Amino acid sequence: MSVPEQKLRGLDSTAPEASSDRSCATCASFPLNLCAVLRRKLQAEDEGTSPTSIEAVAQKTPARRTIFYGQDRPELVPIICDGWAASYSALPGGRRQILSFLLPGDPISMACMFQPMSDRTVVAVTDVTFCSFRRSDVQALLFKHPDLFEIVIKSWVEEEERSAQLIVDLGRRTADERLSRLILRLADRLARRGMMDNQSIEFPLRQHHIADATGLTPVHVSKVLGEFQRKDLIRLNDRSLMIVDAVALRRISGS
Amino acid sequence: MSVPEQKLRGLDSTAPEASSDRSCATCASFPLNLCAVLRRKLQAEDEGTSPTSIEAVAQKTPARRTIFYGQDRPELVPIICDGWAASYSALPGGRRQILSFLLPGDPISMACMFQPMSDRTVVAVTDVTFCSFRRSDVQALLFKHPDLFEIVIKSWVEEEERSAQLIVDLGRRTADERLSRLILRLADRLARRGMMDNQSIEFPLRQHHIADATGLTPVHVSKVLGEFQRKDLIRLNDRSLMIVDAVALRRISGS
DNA sequence: CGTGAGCTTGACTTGTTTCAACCAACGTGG
DNA sequence: CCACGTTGGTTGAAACAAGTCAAGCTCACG
Repeated sequence: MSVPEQKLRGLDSTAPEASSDRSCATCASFPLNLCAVLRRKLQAEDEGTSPTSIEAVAQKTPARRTIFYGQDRPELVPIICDGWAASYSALPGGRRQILSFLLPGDPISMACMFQPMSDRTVVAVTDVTFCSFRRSDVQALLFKHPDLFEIVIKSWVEEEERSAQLIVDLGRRTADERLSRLILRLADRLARRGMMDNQSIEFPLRQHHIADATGLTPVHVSKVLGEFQRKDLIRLNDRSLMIVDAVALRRISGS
Repeated sequence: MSVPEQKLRGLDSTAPEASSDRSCATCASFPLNLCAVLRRKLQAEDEGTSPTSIEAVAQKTPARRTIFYGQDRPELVPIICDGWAASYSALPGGRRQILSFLLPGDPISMACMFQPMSDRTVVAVTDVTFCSFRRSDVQALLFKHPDLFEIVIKSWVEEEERSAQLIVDLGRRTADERLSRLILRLADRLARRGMMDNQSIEFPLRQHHIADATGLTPVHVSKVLGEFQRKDLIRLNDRSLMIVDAVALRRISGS
């Protein structure tokens, strides 16, 4: 990412206004572009009233690095500005379950704005840039701006809806159903962000991510995904995925 | 609407006034006794200001009856006053996944206070009495009383935590783990409501409920539960469950 | 008395995991 | 520039957890 990225990095206070817009360029089209919205409001705040107390720290991390660790820094609310991340819960024995994939514009979780998260880790799937807001700042902002508040609540409900879907998938659906649904849902989320070029999306997930999200093993994921490609339902190469036969895929997914 | 309780009680009009306290007696000890709290606030409201516009309808339903149906009555926020219920999502082919069991004091879902629920059904496990508030009333109340609001948000986060736990269970845990966890978690929730007598709780769930909550088949549930009893970890008879060996159970549950 | 809902048990089947070997791509350092 | 470890993906054989099918039982209820 070109641009005075260094400035955004952490605490250095010289950050020019242009750079902030830049770093959120990807998520700008997303209806809930929280990072940008919060930033804007925070800046307005700063000009009008008391000088600071409010700050947003932006950072970059390479792929595979942990962004956010359970109880570590409980006062922060990170939001993904660019790249993909995965939020998971780890179990004894190395098992792990991915609770959700985070796309540009997504906060680590909506609930996180109201209370620290327990027992959750967020790892970067691709290189990621994210901003961390202070929870107290975010909350103050929310209570002052009802419109913003409403948006947040609505997104929270949506997030919860996705998580209910996941429960159903894991509890009652076969591997084929789970995988087709995962693909369709990701494609949908990306499409809504304008990140889909005629049925084709960036797809940085490794098979072990997919396995951990669907409650399967990487081996089985490989087999099913192989099958999908042999049937020419999807095409998958070079970190990009194309949905060839959406109808069939949707049929497999069980509506 | 100051308290002609028969009105609240729904259909049978002979219910004496004591009955309202009675019906919420079970949940009175629960920190978030929303039904009672809302009622109290609503009543206060009524006295001070305009006469009505606010009302809470209470109803009884027998076991196995559907309490709340997807898009049906989207403006209502039902809260369980007495008995157990199950909130599930149904799939083609008769499969279903229970998302949560609702105990006395629980609203159908926290998110429901802010937005209608899609695609969810609530069925009575035991005979149930519940009150339905109007969402608009609830919201008005919440925004007027920050303390109440805070409680609701906190409960919402808790609910989400439970649902994350369920995802992990369904995605990454074995049948034994899932069942022991279900038992322990229910016991915990009941204990917090003061509904546990030395390791022993009312346990109205049928095995098919348990199956639908854990993503297993009733047959398999029977086998595992049978095994648990043979090992004398739990005792299960006459609609009540006693945890005999909590330590072993917790060990099986995988921490 | 009959009917239906619920539970148990056993034999068999199946979807998924486990294990293992192997290959390709990539970055790093000698 | 090559050797090498790491990470990711594929494939096949064998093992296993859970599902399916089926029969028989109890119990409550009208």
